Amino acid sequence: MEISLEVIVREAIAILNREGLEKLSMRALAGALGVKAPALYWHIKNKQDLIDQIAETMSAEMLTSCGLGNAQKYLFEFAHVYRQKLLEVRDGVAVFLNSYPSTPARCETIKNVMISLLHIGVKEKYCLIASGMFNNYVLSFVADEVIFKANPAGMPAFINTILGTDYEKISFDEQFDCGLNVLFAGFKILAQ
Amino acid sequence: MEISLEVIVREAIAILNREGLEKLSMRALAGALGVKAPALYWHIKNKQDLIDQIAETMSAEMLTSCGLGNAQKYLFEFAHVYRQKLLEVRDGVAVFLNSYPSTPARCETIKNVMISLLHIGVKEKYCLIASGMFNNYVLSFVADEVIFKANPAGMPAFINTILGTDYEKISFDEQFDCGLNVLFAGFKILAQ
DNA sequence: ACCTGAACACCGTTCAAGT
DNA sequence: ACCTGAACACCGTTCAAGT
Repeated sequence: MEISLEVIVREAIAILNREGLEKLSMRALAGALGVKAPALYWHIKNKQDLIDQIAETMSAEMLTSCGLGNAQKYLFEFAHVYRQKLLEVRDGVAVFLNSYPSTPARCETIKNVMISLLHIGVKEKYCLIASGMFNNYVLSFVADEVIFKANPAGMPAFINTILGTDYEKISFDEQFDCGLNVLFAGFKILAQ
Repeated sequence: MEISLEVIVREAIAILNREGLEKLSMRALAGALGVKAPALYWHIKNKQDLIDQIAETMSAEMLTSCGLGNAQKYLFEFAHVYRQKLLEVRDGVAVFLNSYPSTPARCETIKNVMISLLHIGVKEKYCLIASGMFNNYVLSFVADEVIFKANPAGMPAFINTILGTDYEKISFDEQFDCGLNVLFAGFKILAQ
């Protein structure tokens, strides 16, 4: 049947988009490829490896679509590309949360973030915590965004008792940029 | 055998601490309680409900150990209690990430955060995004902290190529406060 | 080199039946 | 009211055996 790592990962992402992470089983993936489950283990180590490879493929696609400007602008743009990719692949956030960065493209994205943070003045000793905050902000934001969009009426009721009647809603795009600006403003205290 | 919701949740947390989330199955939980798996379904709706109840119990324990000071101090203290509780219960972060806030004590904690944020000057329209950032910061920080502590040598190798040889490590306690200060500094731009 | 059959050791959940 | 037996429809992974 001619299977390869690339074909496996591509089909895995297709299943993700069609049915979500909980339907992505080794048997289902093999079935979609016209093969039996044990065949996959010739090409990948195990399911964790599959998840890692999905995150790697997504990371590689983020890398190519990011230009180089000044550091602050780069971080801003990368955050947008990151979010876009996480929204594009169903359960993309869960994939990233369940995969520790070890593959090349994924590491490259983190490296770019760290270098950019140093460029905007973040001291070396605060570099790790800042890049963690940046990465986790994007992941968490999209996680919440996806949950809300799947069930807009599902927000805990008490929230409406806190927010006044004149509460003005802001779009997800605005909220996302808003949070980024909070982070960048906060990072200034890491510059000395 | 006299089972109840409280006993079930307490034993579930005990299993979490002994063996971790992936070993917490309905069969294992029932077995530890001297009962068969289907018996659990008389007391809880399903496994999701169990996870929600664990998060609720943990949230209730956070509530009692938090005093009332000024808003900024409260947020700082609550962040510490939150982190401590997440570190105390094995896989506590995963429990929270896999449970949407709907139970009373859990909602109460979020409500307290939102009200405190309003008190320190965050405008109502930015209240949701700010409380999301606060909550996600604590969860993500502890998630990374736990991973690192479980495997201190497992950091991606490229990181050492970025950080100079004079890189000074800072403790997790310091890193945590550092990130909190970044957030509070950043939140100032949400005050007008 | 690459794939299958068969098996192992599990899951969450339902539901008729017991007490 | 509360629990069990038995079953359904799944999992990830291994490994001897096939081609």
